[in-house]
Amino acid sequence: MTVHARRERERAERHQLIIRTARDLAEDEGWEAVTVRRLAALIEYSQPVLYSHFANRDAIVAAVAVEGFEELAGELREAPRNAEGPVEAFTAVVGAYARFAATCPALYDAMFTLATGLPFGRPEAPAPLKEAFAALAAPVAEVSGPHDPDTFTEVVWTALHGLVTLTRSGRLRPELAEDRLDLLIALMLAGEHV
Amino acid sequence: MTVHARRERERAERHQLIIRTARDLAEDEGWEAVTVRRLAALIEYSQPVLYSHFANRDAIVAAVAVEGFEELAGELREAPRNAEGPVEAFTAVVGAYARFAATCPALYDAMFTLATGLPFGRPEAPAPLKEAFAALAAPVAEVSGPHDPDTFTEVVWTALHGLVTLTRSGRLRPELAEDRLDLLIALMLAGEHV
DNA sequence: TCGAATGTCTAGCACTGCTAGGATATTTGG
DNA sequence: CCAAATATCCTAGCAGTGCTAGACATTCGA
Repeated sequence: MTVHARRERERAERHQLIIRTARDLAEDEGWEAVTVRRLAALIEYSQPVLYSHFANRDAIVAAVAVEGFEELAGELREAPRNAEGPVEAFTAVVGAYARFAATCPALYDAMFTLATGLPFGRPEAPAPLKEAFAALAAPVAEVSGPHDPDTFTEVVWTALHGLVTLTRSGRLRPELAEDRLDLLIALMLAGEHV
Repeated sequence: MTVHARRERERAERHQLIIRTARDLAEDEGWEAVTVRRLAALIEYSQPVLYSHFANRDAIVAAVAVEGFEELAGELREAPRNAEGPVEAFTAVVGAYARFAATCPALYDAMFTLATGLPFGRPEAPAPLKEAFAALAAPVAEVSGPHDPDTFTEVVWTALHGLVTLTRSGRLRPELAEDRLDLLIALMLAGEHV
């Protein structure tokens, strides 16, 4: 039986190796460089081995995305820890989100633009997905003021998403990224007193 | 000489036919279905003909995108025409933008996510691109209140962009799209009195 | 009428995601 | 300890992609 265990452990390690390799390669050269052949060469196995772990290429991207949601959930939970009051908590969590997107752009793309197959709102969504959204939603809803908390959370999230995606597209003045984030936070918080 | 003119006219017509075919196919089956072979079959010419009009596939997408910017500029200019006051003008132009994105999702993708090669802020940007942004910026800057108008415009645009993109991704409650847009508008306008 | 230029197509390259089938190694039963 | 059964892996290939060289008509200018 112990040999079975070793086999499964090695398999799990290789599984993670594939995910990590895909993520690193995407962050280095973009997702279009992440081909199955390239991945196979990097992990020093043949292509069919990859297909014994994942149904297809999209499943690899999705696995990277889920890992990204785990990390994002951790960052978002950590961010408002030392905050004093809901406004500070809100600012901290929004800043953490923006920092995450700026730090790992390819990972962010996998999570929010490439992995379109991932179920999001529905109950069968992977746990990290829900946790990340919950970690963002909690401090946001606190400052929703007179507005419906869920709608407010969705609007904040979408605005934040648009901000971080277009910031990296070279279509905005890059030196003013901080200003834009500050203004967005101010606008969202101003809604509290309406 | 008149034969030359006819030739060039036919060429221009075929040029437009390619763009229109690509756009229709993308709107029907998504951009991944828009292959050069498929386009060639639809316009009933061989593949090299396409490459005599466009340098590569991305150039076709970019041409569709530019056409999209022309239409968007028209819609955004038309929207605030009957508005009474800057608030109404702002609401109208933001609503027109959201309606445009919802009506032609594939076109919107070509403009803002696929055609990454299009220069945006720089002076060599195609005219329709500048015109569309200007048509959006003018009414937006009018309600920027105490904030820097350019930064405010960028924030409104990014927020709007995030709203329309995530609305179509199935990750938000679809029945509340109107509510989200209304709330976003309210929040942006509330910033005027801070 | 004849060479030249223009326009178009056939055929092919290198790449992609993906898979069937065979070869190889490993574990198991006698 | 050896052979059979099993699990593992790889070679080779398919169909499709973007893109292009070279052959083929067809039309044009002299």
